[in-house]
Amino acid sequence: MAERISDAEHAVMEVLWADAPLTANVVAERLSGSQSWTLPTVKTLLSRLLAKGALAAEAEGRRFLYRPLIARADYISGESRRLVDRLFGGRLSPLVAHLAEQEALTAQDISEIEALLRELKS
Amino acid sequence: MAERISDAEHAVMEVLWADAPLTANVVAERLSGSQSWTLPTVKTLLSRLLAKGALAAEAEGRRFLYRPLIARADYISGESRRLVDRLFGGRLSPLVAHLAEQEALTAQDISEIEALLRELKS
DNA sequence: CTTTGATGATTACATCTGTAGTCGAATGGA
DNA sequence: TCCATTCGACTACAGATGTAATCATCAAAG
Repeated sequence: MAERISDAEHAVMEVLWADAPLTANVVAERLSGSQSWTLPTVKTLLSRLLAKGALAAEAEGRRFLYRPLIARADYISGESRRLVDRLFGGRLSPLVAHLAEQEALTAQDISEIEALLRELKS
Repeated sequence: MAERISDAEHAVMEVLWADAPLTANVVAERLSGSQSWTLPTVKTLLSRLLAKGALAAEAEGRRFLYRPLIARADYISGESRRLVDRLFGGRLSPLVAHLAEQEALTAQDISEIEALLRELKS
């Protein structure tokens, strides 16, 4: 069962979704831009993700190479669905409506989405 | 500062957004459909929400009447934004694109969103 | 007036999460 | 060959969270 991935763990996943496999060190390096975590912290997160079955580790000599076991698209789907279910009764349009009301949509967003929808119908 | 509302707390908020003010008992009753929480549990959640400033309580004789202090729309905005920021770099169109790929959009969703966007442009 | 039931407050406790230190083993360089 | 460095494993710990029991008190019923 895919246990939930926490926010901190998600940051680690993003690094590995962008490029894998990587060693713990490299993951920590890549994270140093956005987070100020020490190496031990990153290693803890990697271990937890391993325990949750979100990552696989393959020994490369002395260290491990980590790679994602779950696809980013699946994670994103799960999270999106969770939010839409929880807040909008499972319907997407209220989300769009809501963000629109908050003026969170740029003209470019609107065009892009319209284009997407046009494609969907064809 | 609006501290984060947990999932369990959110369920309580939904009850009070639907109808307020209510006593702890009534809140627990309304929740009994979706959750199987004991009355003490619901009271704990109410206390925490009170401590977080998400609710106000006004004494009515022996008990309290709870009412939301934060608007549902604000909560929804915060959560939506958090998700879109975290997973889609703050852009809505990738979310729509993603859901589209997953075929998570019904024909009705599409029509509704198109209508919304048309209105936004006018 | 006294007992009982309702009510909020306090306390409890396991798990998860964020963040990190410590330790033993392996390894590469001197 | 021996030591310093590097790793992963294990341990730590406070705060949040889910879930609930207990306690003191007040009010209603008898």
